[in-house]
Amino acid sequence: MAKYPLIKTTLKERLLGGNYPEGLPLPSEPQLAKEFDVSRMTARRAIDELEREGYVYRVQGAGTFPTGKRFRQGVFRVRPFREWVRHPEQRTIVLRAAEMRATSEIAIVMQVQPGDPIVFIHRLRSAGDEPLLIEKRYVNANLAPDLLSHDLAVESIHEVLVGHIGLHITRVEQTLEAVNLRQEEADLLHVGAGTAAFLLRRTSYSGPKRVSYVNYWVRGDRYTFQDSFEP
Amino acid sequence: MAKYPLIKTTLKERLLGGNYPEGLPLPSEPQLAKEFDVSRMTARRAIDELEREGYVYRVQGAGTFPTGKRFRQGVFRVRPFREWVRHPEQRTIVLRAAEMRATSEIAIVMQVQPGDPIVFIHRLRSAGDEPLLIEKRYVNANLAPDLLSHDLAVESIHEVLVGHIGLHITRVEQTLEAVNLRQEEADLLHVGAGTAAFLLRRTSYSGPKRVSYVNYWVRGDRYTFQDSFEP
DNA sequence: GAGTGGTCTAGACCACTCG
DNA sequence: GAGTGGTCTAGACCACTCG
Repeated sequence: MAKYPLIKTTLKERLLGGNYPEGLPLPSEPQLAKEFDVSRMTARRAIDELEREGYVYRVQGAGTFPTGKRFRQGVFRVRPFREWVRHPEQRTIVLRAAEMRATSEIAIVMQVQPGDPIVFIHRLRSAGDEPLLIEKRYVNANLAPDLLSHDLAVESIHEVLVGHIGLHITRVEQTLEAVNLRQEEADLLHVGAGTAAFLLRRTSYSGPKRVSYVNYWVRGDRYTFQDSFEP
Repeated sequence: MAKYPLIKTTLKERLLGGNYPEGLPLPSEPQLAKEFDVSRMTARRAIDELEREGYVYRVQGAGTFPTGKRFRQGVFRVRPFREWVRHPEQRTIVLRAAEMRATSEIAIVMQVQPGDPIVFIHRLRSAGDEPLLIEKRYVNANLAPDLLSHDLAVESIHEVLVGHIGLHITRVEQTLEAVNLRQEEADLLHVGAGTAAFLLRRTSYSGPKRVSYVNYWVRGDRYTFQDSFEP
């Protein structure tokens, strides 16, 4: 059992219990190390996490101070495909990859003019024989020339856009919904129509311009978001 | 000038430049320490930050791996009910609130003995006339005496547990799933059976003890998680 | 069994704050 | 000048992964 979590929770209890008044520093790192009978580095490790979680802040030369009480809530991190799919045989099938003209609907989400060139990419990602995720992506073809000349069966198109084409993604917006799969997506994922799925929509910006808009359908019976936090 | 920021930016450039292929581990910590002529702890410090920023993830015993850039750093915050429902008329209906004995299943999730006292709370939360969320909660009655004497139509039972009963919640674990609603929940939410919903499960701890286990069913057609970040 | 990351030690020197 | 946090070293033992 590691030592720093105990130090961390002990300090947190003291902080929440008001044992360390605002404006005054906590005991110094050497003092805490002595109190908990650990090296200073181990005491620091506990304080590092408290600082990152916002409980304290540090001033070099002055000390470590309690942060005012905060409301804390959990977050769900979207894990990369490779990380959550532990299966050794991860497959990516490109169902379609083609340049097209923006329809009026696509023009709105991509903020281009109808008829502007768009690269459409439709892929299916599996672990072994089990399909898990559908991706439908629209990329502004003017910003990503030659995208179709790259290998789109690679892990991440984002990587191609950033690493090979050299686009600078400055901002990402995303939403997460729970939806019933339509027949088309359900068939691809080998589940019944209407099965619950996560729908993750993501828009990537380069400055003010929209580079990419993508919808991911993830099987609800295979993916779970997990999180733990200390309030 | 510190050494670890240089190591960090060097590794970041390599990762973005595709020098470390996905699926393969980066050089090990001792190797990196040797390459940059620092101690292993200093190399670790650089990797710590890359991990926290989502560039790599680590598997004890196996190595440090590049994260696919596709999902980097995205997190979804769970907003409190009163925050995401902007409707002025938020209602909470207590469908049932009673002390019961733990069944064998409840005993497992609450980590108590079968037959131990449990407070069961079943609530429906609405905005105006539209039901949005179902809550089924189990609370360890030994840890929360008098819970039933409080007003359970208040905003948050967590508030009652912490504010009035004085419980100290030290840790929360939660998962998020996409599920099809069963008939029972669908009827309460005024949607058809099988409609997609978010199922948020949350376990609250006070030290090693489980205080509360709650399932929230949230209508998938009404709730969306949102997030934006800068990669 | 060899290699990996996780944790920890007992020091050290530094830049900075404060009275 | 005394005390603080920031960084770093050169080790050590551990739990875990993998072939």
